[in-house]
Amino acid sequence: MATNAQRRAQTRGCLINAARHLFAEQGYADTSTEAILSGAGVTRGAMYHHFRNKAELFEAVCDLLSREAMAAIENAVAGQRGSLATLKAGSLAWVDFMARDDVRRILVVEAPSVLGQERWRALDERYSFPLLREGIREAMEEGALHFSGSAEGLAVLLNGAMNALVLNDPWAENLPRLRQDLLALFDCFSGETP
Amino acid sequence: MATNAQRRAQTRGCLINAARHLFAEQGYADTSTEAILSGAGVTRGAMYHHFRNKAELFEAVCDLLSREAMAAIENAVAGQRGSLATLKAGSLAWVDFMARDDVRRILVVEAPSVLGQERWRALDERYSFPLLREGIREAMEEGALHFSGSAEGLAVLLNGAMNALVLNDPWAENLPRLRQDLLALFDCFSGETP
DNA sequence: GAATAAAACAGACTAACAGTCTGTTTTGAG
DNA sequence: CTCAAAACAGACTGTTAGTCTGTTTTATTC
Repeated sequence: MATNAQRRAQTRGCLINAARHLFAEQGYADTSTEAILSGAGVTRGAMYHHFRNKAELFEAVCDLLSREAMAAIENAVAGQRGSLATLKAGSLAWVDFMARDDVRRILVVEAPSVLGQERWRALDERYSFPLLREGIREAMEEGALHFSGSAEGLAVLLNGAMNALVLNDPWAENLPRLRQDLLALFDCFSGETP
Repeated sequence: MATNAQRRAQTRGCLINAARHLFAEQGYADTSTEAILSGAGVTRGAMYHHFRNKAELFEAVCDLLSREAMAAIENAVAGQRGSLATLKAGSLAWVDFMARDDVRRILVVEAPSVLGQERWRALDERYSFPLLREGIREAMEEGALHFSGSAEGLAVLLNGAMNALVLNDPWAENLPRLRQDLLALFDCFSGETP
């Protein structure tokens, strides 16, 4: 009645969706596989047919969230004119997305530890980081951004700065102020420091 | 034969030391309490007399490493003249310390997840972050640093940038280049952008 | 300096849980 | 229709964090 591809997508989707919500609310370590199983309406055998272990399911959740982040960024960037404005809009969209409680806990707080540094880096490299790096490279080439170091290096530093922004604001209480500070940081590279 | 304070310090010290090395090499999740116990030459009962759980022992390790970081920073800063030079020297010392394999894994990669965002923030607030914030505030007041946002916000952003620096360089292969990029970033605030 | 309290330690025990293993059902290919 | 492969079911196991009860060692009080 259903093709294998459909069955596969359905089961994986249910697991990823259930895991996503449980990981977001209780964290990785405090979420038992049994809770995921019953949340997804799937059996143990099925889960371990699709994922080698709990960490691999977590990575699938990270992949999904990263793709959602990309979509949010591309959406925010769509109507922008000029490389600097594009960079700023994309960065703010990234920050706003990562500041969401569920996303922050999974992608920012727990992912480095659960995936390990290397797999975490690979995840970043697969999604949002290239966008940031190319945005910076373009802006630098156009002369909209001045930095005496490398574009790659600046991308790393800015990426970390944005990460810290959401990490240091657990309940997003200072988000508006910190967003302003981030914009002020960008202005330092565009020669607008007062 | 020994005072209680001595016994206490001895046992806690052995546990923290053993845990530190095991956490650094195998990570928090893959280090069993039994391994720590036998590594420390201490029994289960003793461990749970001094620490509520495994995470609290991990936090004690974090505290120790943070104090070592402070010492490294204060040492590097000692001979510096001028608020900007002090800030740079302190920041580089922080980066170099955090780039150590053991420190990076424990304090940078795993701590946010194991301690949770709030306790992790509290740890930072207890140690190196005030140093950075006050260094920036001083430099701004002296006019050695120009930033249109708040000192607190800039401290958060720079802190994150430095974090990213060690996180994005798993084997410290690009550390020299990234250190240069960090210095270039500081120069953007001192009005030296070419 | 006994007696009593409190801190430090010892180690057996338990409940939870990630991952395995063997079998069954469902789909796909020839 | 047959055979192979993918998808699933669920009982089972080894490991392990944390608990619990009792013992030893140091501190305090009268």
